[in-house]
Amino acid sequence: MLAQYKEQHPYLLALDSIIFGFDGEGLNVLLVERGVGEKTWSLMGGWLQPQESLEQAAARIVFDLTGLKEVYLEQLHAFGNPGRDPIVRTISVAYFSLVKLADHAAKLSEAFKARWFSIYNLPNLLFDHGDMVALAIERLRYKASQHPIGFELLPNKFTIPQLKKLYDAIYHTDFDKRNFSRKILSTKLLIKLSEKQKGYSKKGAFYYQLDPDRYQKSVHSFLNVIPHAETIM
Amino acid sequence: MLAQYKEQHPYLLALDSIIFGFDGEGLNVLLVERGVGEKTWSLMGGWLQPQESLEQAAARIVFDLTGLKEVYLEQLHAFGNPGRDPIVRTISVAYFSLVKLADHAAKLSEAFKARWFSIYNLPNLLFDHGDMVALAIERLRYKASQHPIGFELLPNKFTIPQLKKLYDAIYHTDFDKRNFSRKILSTKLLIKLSEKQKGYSKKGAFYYQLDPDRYQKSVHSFLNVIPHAETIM
DNA sequence: GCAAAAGTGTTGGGAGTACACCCATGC
DNA sequence: GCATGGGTGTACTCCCAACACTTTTGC
Repeated sequence: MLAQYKEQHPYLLALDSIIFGFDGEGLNVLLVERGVGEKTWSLMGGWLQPQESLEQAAARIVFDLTGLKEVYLEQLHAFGNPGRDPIVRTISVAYFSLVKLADHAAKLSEAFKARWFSIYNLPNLLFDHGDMVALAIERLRYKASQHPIGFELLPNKFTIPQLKKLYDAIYHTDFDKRNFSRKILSTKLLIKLSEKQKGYSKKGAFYYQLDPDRYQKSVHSFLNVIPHAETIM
Repeated sequence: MLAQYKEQHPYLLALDSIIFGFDGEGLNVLLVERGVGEKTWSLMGGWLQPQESLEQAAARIVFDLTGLKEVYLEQLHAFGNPGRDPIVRTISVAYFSLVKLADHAAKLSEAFKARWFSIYNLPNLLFDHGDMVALAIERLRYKASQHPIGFELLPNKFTIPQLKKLYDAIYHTDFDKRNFSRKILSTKLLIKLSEKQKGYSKKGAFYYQLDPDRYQKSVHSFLNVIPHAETIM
């Protein structure tokens, strides 16, 4: 090893995952219980292992808690203030993840005491995890307005009213269902199925699914496009 | 220290800064020469010191090379693939920075062999620094379309044609000057000065400067707003 | 007086928003 | 037959994009 490297201080490197799930009504984050006496909650976290990439480590952490693989995962931010972990200085790279809660809610690992919390009613969190969640919500809102990532939170088959409820939850508002429907369908990303949802409403809403081809191609544009050169001004 | 911490591998933590500068014609990044025999270029980087935050470290690195303080600085991404640094595993947190090149071009530290390169004509770069620059350009484009950060690259006094050239360079296109001018002025962020630029064109263009109050308030909205709940759909 | 860049106005199309009524079904 | 949620259409506004001529001044 070169001398230049030897002189440097190493740091512990952690990953923390903000895991979002939608239960049909509200948008939730998955937290785990920490400590014994006083109830403290924290994000699911873990340490970087020597042979894995940051993203692999973040995916492993989500898998350990939820049993889910191939979830949506995106790096959020690296947090490294001295003193953020009072015991030893630790750099944490936070990732946020979107999981299809409805499909897999039952699979939460029992080794961790985990609970879903509404993003609008969070407990006090460990260290700077509150900042992480706040930043993740901001990023999710921004991202969902530009890219079709909302679908990562829904089952493969979903109805337009379900999708609207999801966006209502993300943005904490109540979109106009006529405009919402028109705008979503104008993306041509959805395929209408002949099957109707049963049991929830009397009339029943048609199921839709993503058009896989168009979905792949639309990663960079959805509702509001990241402006192309020609359209910025 | 708790046993849980002791068992973990520590890693070296570096910071790399993508420093953008605008010379009046093109958008450039500042690179430093590496190695002796073969010419290799890299981003300006450094190691995290025990007492500083990630952002402080990134600011220090920009200062060491350019002598500039209080430049625009934003975290880009953490890069941590095993093998990205073949000598020893290093996690690098990349920041991008915008500097007012015209005001301070002469102050580059001579301790580092540094050169400005057009973002459209970059040399091969060390490690994954090419990925970092590519991501930084993408982020700059996105960010500049939504927030008034372009001004960080210009002197305090600038003309509308200068500003248009900057945006032309960022997006590698040629905006319509009538639409550009109207859109920029509609933000009400600029104050027209009575002074005209001399020497460049015969007619001379009026100088403008940022309205500091309005600029502060506009950090979250500029050309295209990050959609508010009511306007997304 | 001419070359070079600065500065400005109009118009058409598309997207967004607001808004209200009918439909299908289970009970 | 009625209550509940599903589904659709229209009109207005505003923003954006396209486009060309006049102005100023140094030479």
